[in-house]
Order: sequence, then structure tokens, then C-alpha cells
Amino acid sequence: MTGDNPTTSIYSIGVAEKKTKLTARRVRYYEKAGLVDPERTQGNQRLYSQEDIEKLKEIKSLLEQGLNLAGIKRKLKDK
DNA sequence: ATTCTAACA
DNA sequence: TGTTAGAA
Repeated sequence: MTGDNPTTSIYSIGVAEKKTKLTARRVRYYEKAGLVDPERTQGNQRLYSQEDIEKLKEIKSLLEQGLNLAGIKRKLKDK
């Protein structure tokens, strides 16, 4: 409670790694694959919202289930 | 210190 | 997937 944060629930990739248990490399790669869609800061830094974190977790879950980028993309796109 | 992109292995 | 280089 340091007052009020202008940050609703935005994390940098470092926090996302910890929250998703993935490596920054993977998180960036999945984003490039179109699995997630984070915001961008002025310096082009990725800003992952809580929603993105949960999406990354689902992607990780799907990957562990034997799916691949195409399969996850298919699920995410609900096609 | 942390993250970004691009490229290579 | 991991890592490295140089940059912001």
C-alpha cells in the first residue's frame, strides 16, 4: 500500500517468467507466434497484463499436453 | 540492473 | 530452446 499505482496489473517479462514458469525466450517466441498480444512501453518493452499471464500459463499447459504452436494457435483462435 | 531485436547453433 | 551482440 504505497499509495495508488498507475499500474493496474502489468508486469515486465521478468515477472511473467516467474508467473508462467517459462523463460523470456519462450514468452517472446510465443508472442511472435501470435499466441499472446502484450502492450508495449515507450522503449518497446513488453507489458504483460494479468490476462496475458494467464494466457501464457494456458499455452504452457497446452504445450505440456503435446500440442504445438499450430495446435495452440488453433485453440486460441477457437477454430 | 533489465529488456529488446536479430541471428546462429 | 539457448545464447550472444549491441542498443535503449
